[in-house]
Amino acid sequence: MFPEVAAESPLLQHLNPEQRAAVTLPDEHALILAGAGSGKTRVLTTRIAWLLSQGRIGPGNVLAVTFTNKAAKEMMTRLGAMLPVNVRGMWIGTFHGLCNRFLRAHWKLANLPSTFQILDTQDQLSAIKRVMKANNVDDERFPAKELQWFISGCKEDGLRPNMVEVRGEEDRRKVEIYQLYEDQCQREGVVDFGELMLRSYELLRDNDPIREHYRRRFRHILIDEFQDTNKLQYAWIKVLAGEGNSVFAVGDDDQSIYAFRGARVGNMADFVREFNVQHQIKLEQNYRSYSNILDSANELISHNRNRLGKNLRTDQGAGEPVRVYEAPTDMAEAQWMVEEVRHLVRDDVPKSEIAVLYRSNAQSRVIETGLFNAGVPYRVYGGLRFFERAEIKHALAYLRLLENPNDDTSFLRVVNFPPRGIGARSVEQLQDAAKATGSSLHDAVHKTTGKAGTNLAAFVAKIDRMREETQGLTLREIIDVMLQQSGLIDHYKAEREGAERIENLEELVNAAESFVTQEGFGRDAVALPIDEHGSTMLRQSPSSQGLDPSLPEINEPAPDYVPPDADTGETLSPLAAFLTHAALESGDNQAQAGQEAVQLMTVHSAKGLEFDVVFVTGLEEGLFPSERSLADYEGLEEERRLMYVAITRARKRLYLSHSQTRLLHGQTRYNVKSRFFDELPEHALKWLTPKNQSFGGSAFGFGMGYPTTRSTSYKSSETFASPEVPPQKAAPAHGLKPGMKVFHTKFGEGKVQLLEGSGDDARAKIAFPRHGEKWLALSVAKLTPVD
DNA sequence: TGTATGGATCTTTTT
DNA sequence: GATCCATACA
Repeated sequence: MFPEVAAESPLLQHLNPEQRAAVTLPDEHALILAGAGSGKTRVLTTRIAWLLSQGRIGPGNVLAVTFTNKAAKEMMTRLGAMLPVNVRGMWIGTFHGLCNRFLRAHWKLANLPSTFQILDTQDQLSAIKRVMKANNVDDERFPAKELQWFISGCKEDGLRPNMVEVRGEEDRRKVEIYQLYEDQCQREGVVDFGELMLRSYELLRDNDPIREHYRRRFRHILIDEFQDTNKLQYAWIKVLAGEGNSVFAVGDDDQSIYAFRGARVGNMADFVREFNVQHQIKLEQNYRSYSNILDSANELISHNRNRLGKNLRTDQGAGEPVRVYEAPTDMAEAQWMVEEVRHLVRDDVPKSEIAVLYRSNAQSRVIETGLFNAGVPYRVYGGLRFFERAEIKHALAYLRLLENPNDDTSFLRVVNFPPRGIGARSVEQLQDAAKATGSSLHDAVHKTTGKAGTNLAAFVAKIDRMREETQGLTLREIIDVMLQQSGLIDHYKAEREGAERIENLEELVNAAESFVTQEGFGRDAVALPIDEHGSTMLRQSPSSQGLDPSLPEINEPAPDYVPPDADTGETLSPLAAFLTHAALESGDNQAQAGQEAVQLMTVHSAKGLEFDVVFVTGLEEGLFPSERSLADYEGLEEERRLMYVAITRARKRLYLSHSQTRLLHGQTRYNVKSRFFDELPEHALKWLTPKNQSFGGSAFGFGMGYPTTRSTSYKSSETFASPEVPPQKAAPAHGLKPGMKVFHTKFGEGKVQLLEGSGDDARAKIAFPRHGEKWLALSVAKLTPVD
């Protein structure tokens, strides 16, 4: 577009032609299809830097959205390194973080209290349970989890209760509960994650001045991981992007793995159509992996029908072949993996550059045991995170009550914790009293009588006293006072296992401390004083926004409209800001973080990461692809994308393994190797064990005769002690022999290929002309020999 | 009011 | 196998 500029700008120096083209696109809507390892984040950040360096806009005109705090932080860091710009003046953050920021600035118009608090998933569930109890909802017919799923789903689709399509009595009831839950949240001044998005969206949609203001302001909207946006987020973007704005969406449809939580890959196609996108650029140059790995990924994903189409390429050579291993048992698989890891470590591969991936968390146990016994340090991702721990939630509940006494969820969490003689009956009485007057539990306390009333009154008095005493204290002091006065510290001191919890509570003090000191407590933008990103920016010149003075000024008159309640100059108290921070950023995973350790995680949580060596384990039908996803074709495609993500995590070496049997949910399951093996290019693979089984037809499914789950009594560790020798011995006694013809009621006539096991465990691989090869348990399958 | 026992349930996860 | 949850009991 601007060749001279492009050639001159040092920003563009290290970009390939595709990346450069993307970065320097004109101010119009664009979709960047960025394959795995193609420098997506780099393009996104350089685009922002480039826009700013052109001098036509200032930092205040940029809105950049990501899905995780981690991604947002990284973007800010990189941007800060690229340009001498105050990144804090920009709206860079997660969807939820930005919506929070928006609602904090316009709380009045959004019909929220200025102190509104955010419910995380746990809080939401307990709030729903409370609604159900208060309204006598049958939790047999309507499990709370299901309702939570339903409510979140509605919000993700942008649907208020009155907009949900109702078909039948059950729907009607669900919507009714949804409404009751909404009322309760409103009454208590809390919002769940979905609500943050939905309410922001509605305010933008319905309030013309507000919408116009932000439209005028955010000239450039950039979105990361666009394939993961849900319906509501898409609508939010659409309402924000008016005339003259440009939306720069970066995504990879092949890495869309969150449909189960509302993500719509279709948003990419919709975007192109509805925004009349004229610029689409594919980033297909991969800088991560060798070509055997990339070929595998490409070949696999080509089996998906619904894709926009993209092929990764690399300048690096073929590299090592992809190693495939078949184990007899999950334990043997783990043992083999541990052995390989030891070799790698011996060859100076850093442990942190080795990742073991699996489809579901339940699979980590065997792997952990293996590594543990071998004395290899490892780190498991995906456990409880810091702010989700019970003791932290308790402490936060106290803090939230200081901020907002009407927060009934927090009230109930700590009213009797540590125990202070307020049991279920007292609480019930209190809830009745509160319901009668429509007040919060806190306010209803004075209506209760008797011993229960005394205890409750003492509790409320304690909270209220704490609130007064902490007035004007620093955040650290507030938390110290709270920890003492609430009795939490004393309680855990008395508890046998309390030491670690106390440590965590102390860590909370540290977290608060660093939250306050770290470059003002607005590092993550969420906690910035309203003034700084609300009204002030609009009226001041770009240079006072922290824009580097050497950059040209914006040649545009200041917008004339200032949103009403952003104009108060009001700031969030450090405590409120910290609580918001705790809700929006659940904290690091627990860990031996920083330690040199092998990385264990699900494929989902590996997205966005890369390692020199990757093991993908448990590649078995029913597990990966998961049998729950096989119900529909879309589900299978998502599983395949998941596999694609798994493969593309590896830089140098990739291992794929599966096991013939696996202990799952206390039962031994016989598993056929994943169909994904058949979708990989043979030339790129190296079979470490004889390639014997193969997955047959696609008619594999529920009730199709394959006995996936059966209880067995043998101790698998003893039966298959050696990982090197898969048992391929035939067992007699059932009268079948390889080569025999048999008849099956569902699959018809077939030929016995292989036999193994004995007694109840005996099974046979049988080739059916129309249904392919199947492993059948002889004690279950109805087989008749055919002469 | 706190504790013990049985029973159901078990993809994937961020905010 | 393990954990969370609800109900029954001391």
